[in-house]
Amino acid sequence: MKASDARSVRSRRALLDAGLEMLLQNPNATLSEVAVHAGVGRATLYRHFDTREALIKALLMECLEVTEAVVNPIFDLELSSRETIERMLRVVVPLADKYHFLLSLWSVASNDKEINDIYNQQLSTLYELFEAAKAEGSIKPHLSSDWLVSVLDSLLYSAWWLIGEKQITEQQAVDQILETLFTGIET
Amino acid sequence: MKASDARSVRSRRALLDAGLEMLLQNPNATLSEVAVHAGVGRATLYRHFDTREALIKALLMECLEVTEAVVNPIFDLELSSRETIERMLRVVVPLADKYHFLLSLWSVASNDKEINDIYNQQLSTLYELFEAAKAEGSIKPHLSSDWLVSVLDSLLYSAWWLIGEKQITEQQAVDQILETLFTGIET
DNA sequence: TTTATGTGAGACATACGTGTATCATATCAG
DNA sequence: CTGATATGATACACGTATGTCTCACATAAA
Repeated sequence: MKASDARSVRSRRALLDAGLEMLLQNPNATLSEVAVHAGVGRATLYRHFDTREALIKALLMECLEVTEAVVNPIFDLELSSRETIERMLRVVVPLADKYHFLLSLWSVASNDKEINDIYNQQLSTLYELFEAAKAEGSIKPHLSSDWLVSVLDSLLYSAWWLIGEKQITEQQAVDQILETLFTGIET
Repeated sequence: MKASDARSVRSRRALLDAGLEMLLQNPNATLSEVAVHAGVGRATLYRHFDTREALIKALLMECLEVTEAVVNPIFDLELSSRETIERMLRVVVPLADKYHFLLSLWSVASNDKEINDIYNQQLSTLYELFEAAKAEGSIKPHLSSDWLVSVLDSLLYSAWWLIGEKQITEQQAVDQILETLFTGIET
């Protein structure tokens, strides 16, 4: 199967999009459902992805890559930690659905070296960011960076949830996350 | 099947315990696995719960009931909102695994009226608590209570995660949640 | 002890999802 | 235009989870 054939790229794209959407709704979604939703025959799905697991791994890879693509340019700017966190959130919130996908199907790829490497690298980048922020004196030094990473994940999830419920916009979500994260909810 | 028979209550208890544990590890766990782990025949599982869905609903109900049982006494004390939130967290964090269970299998029961009623009632109790806190002047009034409820959920999840990773104790988890929630992470 | 009944073990039917193979057809590349 | 090839449709084998049923046995209740 030539990767350059127009039919091939079209099918692959449609399958990845449909896969993300279907498996996000329901992690147990059938490959039939994915194929139907992609407007593609089930056999074609198997021509592009040998197994269900292969499809999921491809989707996870794409999530990680998309994230890297939007986040790395921000790090390159070498802003303050505080500013970096803010900018990062602003570009990552619109991808929050992808993070939820990652989470809900993580077990499928949890033993895959390639995916784990990328993921751990992204995690440790975030970890270092918080460490730097503490060194800069902009974040309480007694909070562990593991906790901070975890909290950021959580808030991202909250925002994603509320956006899905149409209760807030992405813009509002970022603002609320930042305020809640940095100054808390107390008056 | 008489509900008072000692054999019956023993089996049911074992099945509920095993069900929670297995389905928490893996939402797709087999009823065979559950039965084996409960030290009970698979046929017996079906004698107590007609279908897989029935088992899951029973588990969800129990989670909600246990929560209600530990939370209600705190509301009865009529403390300040701030104090109520703190006390509530202290008793709920040890149940956080049950919340994760609720989350991961929610779709199974999302159309069940009885379960939804109890859940919504608990949610709105929490909502009212934040509204009261805002009225008391202890929480920033411009943060929507929906957001606050969502954030509390998230932090609970974070804490549960870190406790599972053995990185913090329940006690530390509560303290970190409270500090992060109320005063944020900023110096 | 005696009776009632919950249980374990196993066979069984059924449904469904996965993955493979085939062949005619439509579409792309050159 | 023409050959190459990706696709759709379909049939198929296979494994596995669900849910039902039966019968001998063990255990609770009286």
